[in-house]
Amino acid sequence: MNPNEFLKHIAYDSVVFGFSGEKLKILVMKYKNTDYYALPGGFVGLEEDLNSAVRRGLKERTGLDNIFLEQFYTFGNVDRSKPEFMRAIMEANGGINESSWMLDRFISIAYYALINYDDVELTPDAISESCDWYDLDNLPELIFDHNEILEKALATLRSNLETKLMGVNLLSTMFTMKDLQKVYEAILGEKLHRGAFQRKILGMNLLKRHEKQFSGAAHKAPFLYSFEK
Amino acid sequence: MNPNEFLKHIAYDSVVFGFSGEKLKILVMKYKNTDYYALPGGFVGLEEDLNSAVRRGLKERTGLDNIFLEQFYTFGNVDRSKPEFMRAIMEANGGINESSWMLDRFISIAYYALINYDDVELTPDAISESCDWYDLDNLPELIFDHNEILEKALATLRSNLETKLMGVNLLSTMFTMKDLQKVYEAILGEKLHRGAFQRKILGMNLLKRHEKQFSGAAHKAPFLYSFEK
DNA sequence: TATTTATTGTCTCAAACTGTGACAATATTA
DNA sequence: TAATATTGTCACAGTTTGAGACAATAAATA
Repeated sequence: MNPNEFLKHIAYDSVVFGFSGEKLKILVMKYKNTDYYALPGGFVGLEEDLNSAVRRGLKERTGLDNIFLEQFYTFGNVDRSKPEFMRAIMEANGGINESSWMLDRFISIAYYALINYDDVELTPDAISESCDWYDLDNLPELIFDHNEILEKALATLRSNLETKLMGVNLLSTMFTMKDLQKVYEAILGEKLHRGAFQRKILGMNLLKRHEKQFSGAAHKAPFLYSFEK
Repeated sequence: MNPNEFLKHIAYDSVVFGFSGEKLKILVMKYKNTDYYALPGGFVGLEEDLNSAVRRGLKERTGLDNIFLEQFYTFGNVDRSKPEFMRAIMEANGGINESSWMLDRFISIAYYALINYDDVELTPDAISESCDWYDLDNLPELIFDHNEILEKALATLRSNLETKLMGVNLLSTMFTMKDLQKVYEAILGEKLHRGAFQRKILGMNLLKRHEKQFSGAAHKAPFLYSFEK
């Protein structure tokens, strides 16, 4: 990494949510030759828009464009930077070169993303051993203030969930009402009443109903929906 | 300003709301010897927490500690920085010295504050001619992307207004239900129904009711309230 | 002093919304 | 053909919300 390529003292971190059947998951990276786990993050090019930098990082790691992405908070305390950890990570990657700027203090702009679990092709970056899904209820300890960032992402997601039916971004283009309900239940962490849920969602007039499709299961087939507008 | 004192490329801007009788107002600064108006902003010390930097700036300009303050968005597009304007401002202040770092690109973390209009003692900073209240519906044109920042602040304030009865921060410690309703109406930009408003607010159980106080007006005297919890 | 006026605190009624269970419809299996 | 699991929808009760009504009351007025 060329120290003259990026804005100093500025980083971003992203909380990337996915949904697989029943559980909410997030993307976590593991740094090479360490036991340090972290949220996917990165730096902002000298002539690059902040949002573009985040999208670039997500594209590199997931292969996806046009991700549902929202900025939710900027973490700027002095004590959030831990040069000891950063040094250890860099040494585990072949020693500290010119990039000692990475040991400086960083302000981090945090984003959350909602993506379709099945669409991603995960690629760790140069200093990471892995970039993988972890169940939200079975996460490794994260370094820096990344646990706090995750908590705030989740709180923001919960409180914004109603707006624009954003939960649909965790599903593929066609889904059943039950699929969507599972997403809501996983995010909110509670069971919802089927009838009321359906009534509320349909009342938003944001979904398009398609032909039923026989699921092969021994019961009435559900409608399929897609998100419109 | 010493260029080695602050984090480069990082600034904050604050949208400071006040309420006077009927109207919502915000604080706007005017740069010396120019016609440029801007939101109060500033920089972050090398060893200073981001939130502390913003509180420091507000303290300097309003004299107030313990302000109700919330971060709401970080603006990071490349084209938000306008070196021409910055250069003009600096030249109007006695020329460009070593501080050419101020001509660089900046990412700005934006906050809004709610304060009691009557408590402030306004003090312009070194390069400003004035720091004053302006009616929200009668603002001068602001430089950079400050109009956009203001719009987003207002939108965030509107959508968060219910939480924690934050409107009380625009009033003095004791206020009537009518005072509070005026605040809500000014922020939301619509008339509210008196009975329903009172019922809703009292239902939150966040206000303490005090003795009535004869207002001198020719009608039943209202209760006074203060915000508890 | 009695009356008028403006505003307050509270209530009631209707309309809208929400939580809950119920029921018929239906795709597959037995 | 019957049994089973799940779906789409509805009915009902309980709750919340919008709107007007009414008595209480502080001061001005007659």
